[in-house]
Amino acid sequence: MSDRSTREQIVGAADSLFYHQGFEHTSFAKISHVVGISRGNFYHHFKSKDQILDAVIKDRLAQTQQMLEQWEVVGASPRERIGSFIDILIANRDDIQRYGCPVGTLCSELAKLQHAARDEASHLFTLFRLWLTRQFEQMGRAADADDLAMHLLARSQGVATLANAFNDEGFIRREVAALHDWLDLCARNAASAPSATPPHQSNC
Amino acid sequence: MSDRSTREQIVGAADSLFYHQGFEHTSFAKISHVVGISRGNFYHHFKSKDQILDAVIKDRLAQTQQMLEQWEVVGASPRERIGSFIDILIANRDDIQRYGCPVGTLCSELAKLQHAARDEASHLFTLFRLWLTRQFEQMGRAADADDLAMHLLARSQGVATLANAFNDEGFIRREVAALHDWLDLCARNAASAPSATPPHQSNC
DNA sequence: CTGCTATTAGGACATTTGTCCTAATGACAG
DNA sequence: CTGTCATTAGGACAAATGTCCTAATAGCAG
Repeated sequence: MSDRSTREQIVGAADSLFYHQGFEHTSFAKISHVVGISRGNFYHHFKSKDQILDAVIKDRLAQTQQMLEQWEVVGASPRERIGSFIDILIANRDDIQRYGCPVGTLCSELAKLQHAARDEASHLFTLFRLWLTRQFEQMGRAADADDLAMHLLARSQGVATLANAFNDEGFIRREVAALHDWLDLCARNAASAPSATPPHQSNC
Repeated sequence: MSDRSTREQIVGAADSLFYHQGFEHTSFAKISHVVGISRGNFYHHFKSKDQILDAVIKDRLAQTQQMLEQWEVVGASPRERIGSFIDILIANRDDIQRYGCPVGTLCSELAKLQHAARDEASHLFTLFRLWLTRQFEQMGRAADADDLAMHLLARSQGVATLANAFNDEGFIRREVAALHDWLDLCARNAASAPSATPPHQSNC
């Protein structure tokens, strides 16, 4: 087993455990047990727990970037591409009901711990934010693209939090449908009266 | 210092620390240091850390119930009363930017810990949910009152999570304004065509 | 094979954790 | 004052934590 493979295994196991159990509640003993190595071996690959966290965040940043680029390849229109973002709520529904959103819950935990990696973690949100902003710009909503991106991010965060608290599948599906309706309205408003409509009106 | 006062002090300090630092990261040592009592004294009032958590949640449930009743006294119309709910994002803006939503972050943490008090904590959400549902019913939206309540809950959760991650005051204010617009639309749709409009359309 | 370096196992270490015990102190009824 | 019981302080305890050290092993270059 080469160094790189072991390192990857550690990062992978830590990633999963941080998501499922939380960063602080995940101990070296648990990670090493999952990977199947001794605790002492850890410090050859990572000098501290914080370094593992850094590696996990970097890994998530890379994975996220890759996913966004993939959506850009697959989706023909901005509306389709933003639709891909909305649909991760369905694709990851089971995990979300169990553990919430991996990004949101990590950011919340690190904020409470006043952890140094706090900003690095919230950069995960920034990745989505910038990508969504670009999509809304391409949709013809340059004037309020960032507001729309933040609005959509917030909506999905809220859905994840409540779906987790209530363990409610129907709620996710209803809100995802509502988000697609909202997205359609966004696209239509852009086509008919570009940047003349207020950024937010809403679901009722 | 009477027993009840000490107990109240413990619950109060634990409440604050659980919110600011998280449940698991808050130790007995920290709580007793804040209250100014010895660690040993703890076990005369609470037999375990979980019992403190139970007391804190019960306390929050009572406070929340009281707040909801107060809004019912002050607000003349359902729209005004729901507006009070939306405005807690402004009233608690500073804490939210720093620590997120007290309810959402506690539920997320307990879910990850698979803690026994998980359901008790999510009952805090239920309190808001039932109250909001009642308000929407009184607004003439009996058919989709619960959907509207969940939608509003999710929106405010999302705003809190992102405002915390980005520490962004302007974002909170924009989303609160958007929520008030949404609420106005809800009330108008109820008045003009009761329960004929779809539950969700939205901000764009 | 020899030697070197990367990797690993195993455990030591001080600290902190939640829990529990005991003895001192305080308030108050009789 | 005396006796009783609630409250408190202080510390003991095992378990778990992050960190670090040392020695054994594996893989590979010469």
